[in-house]
Amino acid sequence: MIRSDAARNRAKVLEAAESVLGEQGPTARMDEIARRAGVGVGTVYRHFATKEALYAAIVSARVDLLLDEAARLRAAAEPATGFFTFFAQVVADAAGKKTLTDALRSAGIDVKAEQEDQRTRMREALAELLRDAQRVGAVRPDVDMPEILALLRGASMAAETGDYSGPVIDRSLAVLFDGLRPLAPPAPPPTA
Amino acid sequence: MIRSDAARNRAKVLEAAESVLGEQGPTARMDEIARRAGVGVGTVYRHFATKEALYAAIVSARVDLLLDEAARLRAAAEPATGFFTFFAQVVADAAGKKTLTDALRSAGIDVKAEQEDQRTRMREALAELLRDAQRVGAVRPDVDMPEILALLRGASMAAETGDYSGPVIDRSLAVLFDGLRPLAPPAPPPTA
DNA sequence: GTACAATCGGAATCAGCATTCCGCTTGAAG
DNA sequence: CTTCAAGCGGAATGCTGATTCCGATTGTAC
Repeated sequence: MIRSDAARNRAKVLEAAESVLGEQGPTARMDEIARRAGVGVGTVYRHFATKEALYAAIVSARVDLLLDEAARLRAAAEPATGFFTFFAQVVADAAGKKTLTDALRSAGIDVKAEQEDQRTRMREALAELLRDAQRVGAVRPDVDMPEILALLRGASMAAETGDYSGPVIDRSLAVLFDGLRPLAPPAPPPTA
Repeated sequence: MIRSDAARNRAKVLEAAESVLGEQGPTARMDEIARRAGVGVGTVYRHFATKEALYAAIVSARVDLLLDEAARLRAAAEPATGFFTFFAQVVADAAGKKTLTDALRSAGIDVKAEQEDQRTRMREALAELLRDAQRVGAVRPDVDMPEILALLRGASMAAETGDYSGPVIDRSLAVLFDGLRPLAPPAPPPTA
């Protein structure tokens, strides 16, 4: 039986960690997280063996949400917009937080298995959305995943700094998206 | 009189610091820099009061080079390409190193006066190149400095991670630049 | 209500690093 | 060739912050 207070504390720790890590990034102190959760450091460590584990738990949850979103967008069957919407969503998720970019790091040395798995799924989800968008001519056919990942990473990192306002991020993405669109208006879909 | 060995050591420290900080970023250890320079830590500290000072010296030198480059490009009077060339140059300079991005941070809290000054000049140089490019219709008129800075920052940060090969960076920049160009072919310059 | 194991809290421990200190060395001036 | 201050190396110090430990609490089962 899981003690009720233990469950409650775990939740409090997660919540506190999400906000503290989001604000201060990986340099946030464990003491601060514990204080914010109204709990002793020892308790934090009972639930998460290490700072890195705590960090991973939070990032993992956020990535899962994004993956859900990707699946939803794909199911919505709007290939022309799904890719762009998802791209913007990832950037928006990163904005002001200081927590996500590492999850997108394509070449990590000491990544845990779970993180590696998420990374792969993220890449796949993005690749599918990209393929769909290219099929209907919403994205120029001569771009490929490597540059998409690099662009997404850069956009996320910049957003993550918290130095740019929402409108500036929007305008930046607009420029980027224009660069991704074909020069000529999209050819009518094959079935039209 | 400046002792010859002191001058020599200073140079060795700078050189070692440039490569070590470039490889490992701000987390590099002073011991490592000293070792790489073939010198004791004490010597490093004799020449640079603090790690931050050493870091600043290096960044400052690199930014100066970039500013020279900007001036040169402007003097070359090729407004249609200067802006893009400079943008790419900044990104190339950041590529693989882990040292420059902070210099572009637009909102620093505890920046030294000199750094603040360089930041300003960097912004101005970029603004001039942008203005020129827009005047001749090489860059769409509806983009402004804030988004340019955000895009440059993102591109530099991504390049800085060292996760992307040169070709990938080139293709990413190509996409970005396409987004910055006007949709219609540039109008002939007023004097044509 | 009582007993007991799971939890707690948070002080003490440990480790990593920047920075300081000081006795030794060495370039340069006379 | 001496002299001696500037410069040197690197051990010792101090601080910051993660992680561990253990006596005190507190759910839960009976």
